[in-house]
Amino acid sequence: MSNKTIEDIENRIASLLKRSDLSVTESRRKILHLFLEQPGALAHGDIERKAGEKFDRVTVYRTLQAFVDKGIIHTIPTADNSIRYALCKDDCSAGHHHDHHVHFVCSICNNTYCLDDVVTPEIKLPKGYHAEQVEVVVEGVCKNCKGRE
Amino acid sequence: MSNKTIEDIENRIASLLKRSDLSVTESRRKILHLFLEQPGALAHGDIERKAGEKFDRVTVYRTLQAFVDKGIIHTIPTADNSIRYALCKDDCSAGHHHDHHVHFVCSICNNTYCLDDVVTPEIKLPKGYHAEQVEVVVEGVCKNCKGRE
DNA sequence: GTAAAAAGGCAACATAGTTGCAAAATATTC
DNA sequence: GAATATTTTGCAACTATGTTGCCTTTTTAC
Ligand SMILES: [Mn+2]
Ligand SMILES: [Mn+2]
Ligand SMILES: [Zn+2]
Ligand SMILES: [Zn+2]
Repeated sequence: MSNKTIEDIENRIASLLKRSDLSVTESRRKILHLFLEQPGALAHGDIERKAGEKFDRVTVYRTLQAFVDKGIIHTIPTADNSIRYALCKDDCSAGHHHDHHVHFVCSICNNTYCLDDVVTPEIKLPKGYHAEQVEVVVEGVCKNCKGRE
Repeated sequence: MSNKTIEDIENRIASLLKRSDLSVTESRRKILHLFLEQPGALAHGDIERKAGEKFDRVTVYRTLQAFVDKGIIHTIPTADNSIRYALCKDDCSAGHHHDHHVHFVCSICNNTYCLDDVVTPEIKLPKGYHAEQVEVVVEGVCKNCKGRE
């Protein structure tokens, strides 16, 4: 039974990679697995560690870059200058990201979350400026950390 | 006449440093000068270059850190993970920044601007999340680059 | 001017990220 | 399913970024 589930996930991973024109390799499967099995965002370092030092640093960089290029994950800028990565929900594809949601960084547990339901607001700019993309990062205390500060 | 102006600026710089409990040193004067003489934000690299390789890298790092700590400059996170620094307008002091404005990064000239008059919007978060700070970075085409794309 | 305090420069180190190239793994074709 | 063509990986080497300890120099306070 449990085996069935694991197989399911692996199939899902493989088909996602194929759909994105990426060959199915061990590192890509492993890293995609990391993203699927947890809710928050991952930093490059997290991935290197969680992958169990099984892959070269360069491979992790290249894998993440490939995933971003193909619209599988998106980057999240943070105030402390450490890029996080998170799964794109659905409508992103190669060359075009459509992630217009707000990101949240918890100052206690340091986890980063995509708030998929909170859309980035319109920003009224001074004359002459033309907006192409708006990034909103909120820092504060997350659901889980509330109360146990 | 022109000498008078230069002297004025130097006096302004010195008093700003003293008010912030920072001793007046050559590197601090020089770096503060760089911020005062141009409108946009500066990256660490810009400063190293513009200071004319006169100061050690470490000094630049420590100077910028001191300025941030004292509320003289603030950091601006960007999507490409390179921190920019810009002057705080007035009401920031040691330990407490009050920069609630939107930042703008031009995708053509790559300059970063503080839009001091554009305040960061309220973000309605899902239940359980508590916001402490909101960072908004808009990417697009700036005033100067508009037209000559 | 002198002494105390602060800041700067240097060396050494740590982490992050990139590139070229040969070896290995994956996909394609028969 | 084996042979071949294509991709991807790992390694080495390199650049960039950022930090720390320690001694010297500069600044400040008296
Ligand atoms: Mn997201
Ligand atoms: Mn600003
Ligand atoms: Zn938390
Ligand atoms: Zn511009």
